Amino acid sequence: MPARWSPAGPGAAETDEGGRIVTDVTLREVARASGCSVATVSRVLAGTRPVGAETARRVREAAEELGYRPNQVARALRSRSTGTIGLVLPQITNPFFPSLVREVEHALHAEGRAVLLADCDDDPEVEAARIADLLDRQVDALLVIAADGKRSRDAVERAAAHVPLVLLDRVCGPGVADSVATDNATGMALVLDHLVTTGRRRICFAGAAGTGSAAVERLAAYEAEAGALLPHGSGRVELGDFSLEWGRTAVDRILPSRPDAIVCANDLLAIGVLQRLRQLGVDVPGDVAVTGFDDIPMMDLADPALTTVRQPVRALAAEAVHLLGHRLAGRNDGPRRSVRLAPELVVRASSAPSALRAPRGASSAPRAPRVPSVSSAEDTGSTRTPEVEQ
Amino acid sequence: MPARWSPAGPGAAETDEGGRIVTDVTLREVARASGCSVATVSRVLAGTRPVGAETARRVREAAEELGYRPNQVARALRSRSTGTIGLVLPQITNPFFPSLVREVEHALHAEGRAVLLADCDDDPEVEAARIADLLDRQVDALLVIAADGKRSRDAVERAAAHVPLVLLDRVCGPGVADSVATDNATGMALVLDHLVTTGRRRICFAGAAGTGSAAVERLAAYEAEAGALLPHGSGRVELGDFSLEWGRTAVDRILPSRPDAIVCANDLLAIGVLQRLRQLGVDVPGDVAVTGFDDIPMMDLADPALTTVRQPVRALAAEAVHLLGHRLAGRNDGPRRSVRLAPELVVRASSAPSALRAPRGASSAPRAPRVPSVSSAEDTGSTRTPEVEQ
DNA sequence: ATAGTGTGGGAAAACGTTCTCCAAAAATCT
DNA sequence: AGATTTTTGGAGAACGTTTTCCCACACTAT
Repeated sequence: MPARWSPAGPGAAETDEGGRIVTDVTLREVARASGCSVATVSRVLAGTRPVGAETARRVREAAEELGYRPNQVARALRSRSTGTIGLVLPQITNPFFPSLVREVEHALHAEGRAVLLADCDDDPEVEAARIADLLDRQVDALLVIAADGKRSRDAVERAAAHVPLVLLDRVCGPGVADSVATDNATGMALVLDHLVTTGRRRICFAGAAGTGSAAVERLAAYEAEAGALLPHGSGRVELGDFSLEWGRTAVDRILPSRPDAIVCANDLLAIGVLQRLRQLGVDVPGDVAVTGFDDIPMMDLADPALTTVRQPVRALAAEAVHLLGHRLAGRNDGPRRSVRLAPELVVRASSAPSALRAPRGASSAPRAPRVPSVSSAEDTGSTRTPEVEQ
Repeated sequence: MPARWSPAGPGAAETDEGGRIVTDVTLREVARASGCSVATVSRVLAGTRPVGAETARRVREAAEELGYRPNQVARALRSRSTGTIGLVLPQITNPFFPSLVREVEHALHAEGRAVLLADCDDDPEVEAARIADLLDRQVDALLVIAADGKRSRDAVERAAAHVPLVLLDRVCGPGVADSVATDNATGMALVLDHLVTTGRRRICFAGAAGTGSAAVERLAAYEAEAGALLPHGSGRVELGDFSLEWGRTAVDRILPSRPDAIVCANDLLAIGVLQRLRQLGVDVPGDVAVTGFDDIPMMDLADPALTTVRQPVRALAAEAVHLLGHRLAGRNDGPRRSVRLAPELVVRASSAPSALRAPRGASSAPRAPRVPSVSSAEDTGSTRTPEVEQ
């Protein structure tokens, strides 16, 4: 080891014969190289206190020369802040989440924070364990997409006692923590409004039976809206889970009641419905309109393209991060905030009025024009442009 | 602050009136409560050295009582290991990645490690910055899905000098770092073999022009295989990018040469191809067969369902983590390993032989039976070929 | 002159672990 | 019995920062 005491020569980082960096440069070494104390170097580099111009220059020079990079772990230990946020989610493979993760990651990175990712496999037990692990790792805060409305609650509540915590996309119980989610009621209202406006009257619902907030709220909203809008009240309701398979079976149960529209609580479910309907020779949207919820990627290329409710993903992420920032800045107290963001209706072929429907065949599939969002709270809205193909 | 010096009463964690935990329990407090030294407590809890039975019991009891949780940051500082792995990827919204991320995350968590996620927006500059940030955060190792075969290289190489680094799914240059990827050549061979076997002869290729390893290797494999298998050598080749849009345009360029099959370098691209073909009234698979690559989610519900090459996602993740473990355990040297895992052909409707094709209409969409993978070398799925790119 | 008032800089104490020494006690060997 | 080795436990030094003191010096205002 010859390079150990090299006096700040222009060799920068010290390497062994294999090219691996052997010694990480520390504050001490920068101090020695620039002829001043560790404290001074820290002050110059962190800018926490003014320091003489000449000294500052020497320090910066030495740091540059040696290729100094502050050790974030040491910094974290001393300053009690890791600059790290835990992101807990049920299943990254759920096609709705990647875009949300992306937006969250970018928003946090823009603030100089990093994201510790924890995938829970849709299991609240695992979720609790992962949360505990993240806390041990001293995350500054947690962003949680709860796996289950009921069974996630305990763990979330306990965690919220330690660090700022924001529930994202799915809430669990009132007052457990800050929360940011899509306004499911508004979304469902948009759908039903659209269907009724385009002449549908026998509107059924395929949903999920779980205790997740999406399942519960969307069902409730359907029942409320349908009860108000439709002559015979709400139509047949079938509850299973959020899967494609369930979408298929739901069709068999719903079809006997001769619906002219099937509202699905979720895009995946809607795809299953679409598949089964085609299999049975039911014409969509001629005989039955189908709608989804979420606008997961590729829904514009289902056959027919799926009318659905687009969640304001970027705005959700931004708002969640904003809330976290608020808690992190001030004292972590004050009342819980619960933010709901209005989604946007995306009308595609699967709900086109029968009159406008083109004959099935070789020619281009008909696409209804996109209607503008009825209530899109902010213009920061969505980047995704399913720029309708025609 | 009354609760400060409470003598290990059964109140466990100390809370203020708001329910927030004020004081995190440290080793010192456990030591005091159990009447022994910090060192001893550490030894008991970490199990680094045998300790008297009675003392151990007292310590464990006190720790339990106080709800002690080791501070991973302090531990990391001292032991120079954070138990954290950086996962760098081009775009989490690329539908191929979520499942890979999931498998990686699970595999790492099973080893008690956590994942720091960095999404680069497909930008090598951003990628370099994110890698640097992760290194500052003292990750134990890096798992990198390179954004670009060429322009990612520098940053990757520099990073590999600091920590163990495994390139995942996309390689960049030989000998830069360990790498684990799908054997694109085998995959392409499976496709062409299948097409030729089912009677296709005028097989064209829609690919990407980039320098990413997937783009390059799949093209090369197509040309090699087609040159060998087909009477007139390989067919028309069109290169753009990996997008759906390019798939659509590629069709317009390829169609004049009257192909009976279009091999796509990627599922997204294949979907675009499918869309445009349908728009133009070309029958798939009657007139033209279409194949993809990757088997991203939902490709079974495209219309027609897409024949494609399924990457061995779980095995890729497992192997990558295994390689990391190897580097982390031993000294971080020895020759670079390059592992290629054989993919699996998934035959669906889009490449059904014309004869077997069911009439378009109401009945169930035809599904060809899945053929078994032609070459899955070992049951771990691993074709361990150090250094080889055939 | 003396007392105030900044200002630039260093020494050293944290932060919560792990780990290296040492010392005492206990067990084993001559 | 003494001479070893083996256990068991404590004191305290790391790890690389940030931050709190405190001192020395140069001014300015009495």
